[in-house]
Amino acid sequence: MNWTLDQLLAFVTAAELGSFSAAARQLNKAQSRISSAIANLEVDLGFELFDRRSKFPVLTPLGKEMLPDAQAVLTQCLRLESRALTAAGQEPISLRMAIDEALPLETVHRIFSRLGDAFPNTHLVITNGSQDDIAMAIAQGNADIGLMISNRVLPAKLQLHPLGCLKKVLIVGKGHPLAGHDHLSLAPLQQHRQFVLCNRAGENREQALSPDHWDIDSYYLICELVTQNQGWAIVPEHIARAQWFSQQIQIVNSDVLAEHFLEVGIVTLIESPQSKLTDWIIEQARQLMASSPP
Amino acid sequence: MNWTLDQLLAFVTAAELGSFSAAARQLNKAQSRISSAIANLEVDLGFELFDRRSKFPVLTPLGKEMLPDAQAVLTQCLRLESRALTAAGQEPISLRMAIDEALPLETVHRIFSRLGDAFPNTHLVITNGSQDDIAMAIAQGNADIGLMISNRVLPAKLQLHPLGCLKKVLIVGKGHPLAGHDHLSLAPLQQHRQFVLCNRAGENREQALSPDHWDIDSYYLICELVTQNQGWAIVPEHIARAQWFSQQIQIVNSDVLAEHFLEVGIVTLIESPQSKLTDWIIEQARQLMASSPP
DNA sequence: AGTTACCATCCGCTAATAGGATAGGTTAAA
DNA sequence: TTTAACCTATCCTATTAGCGGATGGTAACT
Repeated sequence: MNWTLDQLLAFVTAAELGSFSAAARQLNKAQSRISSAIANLEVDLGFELFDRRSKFPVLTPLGKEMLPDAQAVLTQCLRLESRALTAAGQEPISLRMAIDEALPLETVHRIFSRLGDAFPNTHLVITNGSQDDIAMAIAQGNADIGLMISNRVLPAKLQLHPLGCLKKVLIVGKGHPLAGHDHLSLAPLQQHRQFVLCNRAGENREQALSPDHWDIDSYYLICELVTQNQGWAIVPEHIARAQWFSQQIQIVNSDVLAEHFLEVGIVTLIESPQSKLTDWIIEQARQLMASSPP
Repeated sequence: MNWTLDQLLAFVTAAELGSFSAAARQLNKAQSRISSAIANLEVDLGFELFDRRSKFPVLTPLGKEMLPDAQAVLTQCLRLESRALTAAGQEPISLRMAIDEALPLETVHRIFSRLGDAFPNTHLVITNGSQDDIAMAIAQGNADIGLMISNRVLPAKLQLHPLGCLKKVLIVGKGHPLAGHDHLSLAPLQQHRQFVLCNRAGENREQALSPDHWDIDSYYLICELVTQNQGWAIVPEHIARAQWFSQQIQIVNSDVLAEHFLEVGIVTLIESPQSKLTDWIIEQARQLMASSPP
């Protein structure tokens, strides 16, 4: 491996422009430089890259083969330089995000793709978790930024940037005794089993309304059990409407739902430096939360 | 972009060995070279890669971030060099294969993965086709090597390397009047519609046995029609046993099948130079054909 | 045929790169 | 605490390779 990046750049530019002189002009070098650079590269590689018999050089078959490889090297170099530039400007170059799996997938994915477009140099590490996994990941330094359904009690080290609210709905399975009603009051609900969200430690996160209640740490598992007519539950609307469940469960109005909203927010460490990246993500997430819910 | 490959190599080696001196020894360079190479690289990038406060240099957080990028550049360089070496040794560096889609998928895929392992530098272009698409692709120079079910009449420019045979079976749909028999002779078969393979031009490739026959250019479409009890056909066994059809069709013994085998082979241009690569593929394909059929 | 633009090559000049020697610092064992 | 070993940074000089400019031969176009 005796060739240099300049030689590769000369090769690629000349191949793309179809002319050594044009490449020299574009790269602000003497024409002789391009010529000898490519000649040296050819010596190193052991075969000709261009057929120079006519006025304009034309790639040999092997030259055609090697061109993508050379371009790949240069592309990697550009990426390295670009990341270095970002890093030198004090901007974070990698970001670890912790995402609550109960959030609407579509919104989350849209944040990712916008992030990738706006910060192509940033290396993203994504962790999924449920419940206070998210806050814990931030607090313990395992993630830089968390997107979560906000807990009333947040550890002191954490800062919450509220984004908006998710509507909650009351659901029962289509074969459940409570099914078929337009509206349910507290009394009948209390005669059946409720599924209530809890955290990993088994502590209730939400107020149970029925004396007979099971505590489960995942909305998805709760919905599973509701489809099997094991009880009723209050869950975020987008989960109830997910295609996996929507055929088998029924959404019911109820006065017990009054003012039942879930607050969604972004958490960071209070001491963490405010970077453009974090600000950007908070702003994008606000926009998406404001626009996407029906 | 002012840094060189040597600098990147010094950086990566030093990071991996944890010592500038060790890197110098491994690279057969003076220690001062490694030191200044990394120092220059740091100036170019705009930040420190190593923390040199203690005896052994240790990567800074940003250094850790940039290491994979630098390694990626060097890996691409190694690949370029490796391919160049192959090419300089007169070995082909890319291969266009045309595959008959009627061949057993599993065998074909196994050839691909063995090829990738044995010739990591070779760029593979795979084309699928049916019937004499394969021979045509080779003859017209659109592919280098073809894996096909051999036609009796092969264009003169092509060379056939026989691999082995595929067994053919006679199939009928489970709801067809001919179903339920263990064995069928010619007479009853001639009273029902047969599906016979043809090529794109609509010319028969196989002898039709029934006066009422349709010509179809795909074994898969033939099987589809057999499952709909539209007629009977003679097809390669592995296709009849494919999971899509096997529940709905019946394989029947018949004396009309005597000596009915399909020859599978590899075709190349006669004038094409015999390379290690082609020889290797032919050998591997022979082994797989010999071992895989039940 | 004349003109233009292209590529290869030769030629000085400059700047970067090579390794060696040295100085200063850190670590771990005596 | 002292010492020995090993590490990195820096300075130094010789060599090398990279640079632009000039020249000449050749292909394409007018």
